[in-house]
Amino acid sequence: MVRGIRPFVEGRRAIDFKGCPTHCRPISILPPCADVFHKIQNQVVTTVGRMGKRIVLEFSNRLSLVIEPRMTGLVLMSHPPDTTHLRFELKFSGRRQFNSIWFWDRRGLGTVRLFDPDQRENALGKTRLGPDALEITEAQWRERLGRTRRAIKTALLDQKLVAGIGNIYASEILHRARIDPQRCADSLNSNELKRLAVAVRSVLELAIELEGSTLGDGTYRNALNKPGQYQNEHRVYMRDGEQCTTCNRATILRMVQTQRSTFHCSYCQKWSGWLIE
DNA sequence: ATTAATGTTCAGAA
DNA sequence: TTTCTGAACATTAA
Repeated sequence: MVRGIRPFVEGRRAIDFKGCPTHCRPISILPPCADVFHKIQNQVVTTVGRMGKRIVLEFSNRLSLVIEPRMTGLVLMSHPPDTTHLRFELKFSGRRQFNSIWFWDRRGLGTVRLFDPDQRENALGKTRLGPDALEITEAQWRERLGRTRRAIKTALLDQKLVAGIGNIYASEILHRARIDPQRCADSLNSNELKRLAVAVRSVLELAIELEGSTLGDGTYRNALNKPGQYQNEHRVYMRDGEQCTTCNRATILRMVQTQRSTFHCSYCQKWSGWLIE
């Protein structure tokens, strides 16, 4: 998402911020849209970045607009699919190919917040989010996973433990690392931790390169409203009942852990105790 | 027609 | 303290 909007947004001056149309139930936008508009109008976007799964637009007056898309939020440079689920439009000055960011969110679980520079650190910063999934070291994995007895799959989804892994990639990562999703996080041996650290990087880097996963019902789209391609690389996610293409020995299973689906291969990810690598 | 599922997070309870 | 549950919401498939 960040890569998709950055070239069209950095260096541009905000001239309008409009909230929901009247028929659209307002999502969580803080402060209210009118205040956001007054605080960022005529400010230039200095950087487009992210913290974990959140998109951060920083303005020349040091305010940060933080978008948290959650399940179905899309950050678009082109017009959204419909106006029913449009949550805000941010307009820029000048006449170029794209002149607005649209935030479109079908379920409306997403949030949008504007932070002062001093709030930023506490409110969304490192005290609340764990180390980024693309940066975290093997030593950090050992230290942080060693402090929880939850299932490893559940631990990977905890943004305070590590920031940036969601439900699809938790399953894909554990399959790649050949780790049973139900294993206690603090029971992973050194080889398993090593495999996990490598799998997190390789799965996420390829997924980012391929612009994410657009499943059958097709919720996720990139900034130009085009589908991603990582769904073609899925080895387990939404493939329950199919033969595992990695081992050709077992069927992909689906189970529920802390109210979320987990997919895994019972052969590739067989619980192997502390002895076997 | 219900029910359960869906790239998520958080408060409040166990 | 840590971990689990339900709710916020819209839409679709079983």
